[in-house]
Amino acid sequence: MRADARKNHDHLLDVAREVVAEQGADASLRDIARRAGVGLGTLYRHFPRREVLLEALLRVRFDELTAKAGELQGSASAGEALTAWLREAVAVAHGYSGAIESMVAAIADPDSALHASCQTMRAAGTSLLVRAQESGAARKDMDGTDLFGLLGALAWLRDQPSLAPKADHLFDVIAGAILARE
Amino acid sequence: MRADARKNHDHLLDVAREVVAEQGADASLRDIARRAGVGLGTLYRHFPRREVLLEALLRVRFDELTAKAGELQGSASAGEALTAWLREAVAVAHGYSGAIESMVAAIADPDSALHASCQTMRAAGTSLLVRAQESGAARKDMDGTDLFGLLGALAWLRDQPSLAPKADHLFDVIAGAILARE
DNA sequence: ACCTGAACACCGTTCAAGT
DNA sequence: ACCTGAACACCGTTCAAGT
Repeated sequence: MRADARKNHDHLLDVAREVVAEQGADASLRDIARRAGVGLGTLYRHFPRREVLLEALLRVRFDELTAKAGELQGSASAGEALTAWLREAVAVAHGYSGAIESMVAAIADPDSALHASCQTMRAAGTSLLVRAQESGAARKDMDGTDLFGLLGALAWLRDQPSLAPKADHLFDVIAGAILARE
Repeated sequence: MRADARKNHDHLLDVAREVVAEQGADASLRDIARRAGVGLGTLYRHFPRREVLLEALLRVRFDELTAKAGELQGSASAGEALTAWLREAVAVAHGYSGAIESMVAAIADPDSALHASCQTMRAAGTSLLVRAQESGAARKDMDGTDLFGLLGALAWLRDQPSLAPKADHLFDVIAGAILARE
């Protein structure tokens, strides 16, 4: 990549992260280009679809979540490890509100720019789920896709301003449902 | 209301229900007016904000849900009654996909056209929740707003095409979380 | 190679002009 | 009273013209 292109690319990502944090994942692309001081066509050259931009923004976070899952694998309680990771994943999604919808859609669409990233993330969660299931901490009638679905529901709840006072409690209720009943 | 106005009003509602069923709650208002064979200004005269139109569409369903809650009050198992009502409510919301977001927002916004309807619906759910709690069938650390939040999460899940194969199972997982642990 | 911005086809919303 | 559709300010997306 040419030096000026690289510079535009990186700057667009910085600005996009900022605007998406403010306005959500469906923020105006025109606005992003404007605030980056770049032509609209330049944004499209680097990120031909909105998903491609989102993927570039989320990849870093997904890598962090995968690393976190690795750490938690070694922790004492398999159940707590799963819950802690889920809490982290919800927080990440909330930093890009509305993105969870694209993520859930991408898991079943191999053509989506987000597909690979989301699969990686699901795999990270699955590893923690499986360990929790083997240790008897998590219910056994769930797979990684179910976990991803519940993550979606939790992230959606966290994105609703009117439910903010209830967000933590609702997290406990749903996350608690994954843990095995005696 | 003048006879011609009444006719436009009712016809707009019929067409809107159709278009919203096809395209979701964020369907194009222009499209609705066009398909109703009516000027765009006429739609706005009858339904000045999208929420007002949505409210008109949903009111009928909400009334049905309230009636259903009344019937279920008399059923044998308080836990099953709550679950059955929740299933019904999710199905209703799914008939207007995307509307659940406005509904959840409206519950905390007295200025919303949907506010009263959503409060009524929450009350219907609350009555079933309270009975289930009193009979020991439901966990006691939840109120009607929590139930409404879970309904939102369930409706959101049902609206995601990629999770369709998992929808019933995820409903059981989340709805099951409301029922009391032994 | 890469960038720009006009152009196109859409929105939601308002409002002067008509009947 | 009520209806109409042009007008305005926005979108996402494409692409000819520039450097």
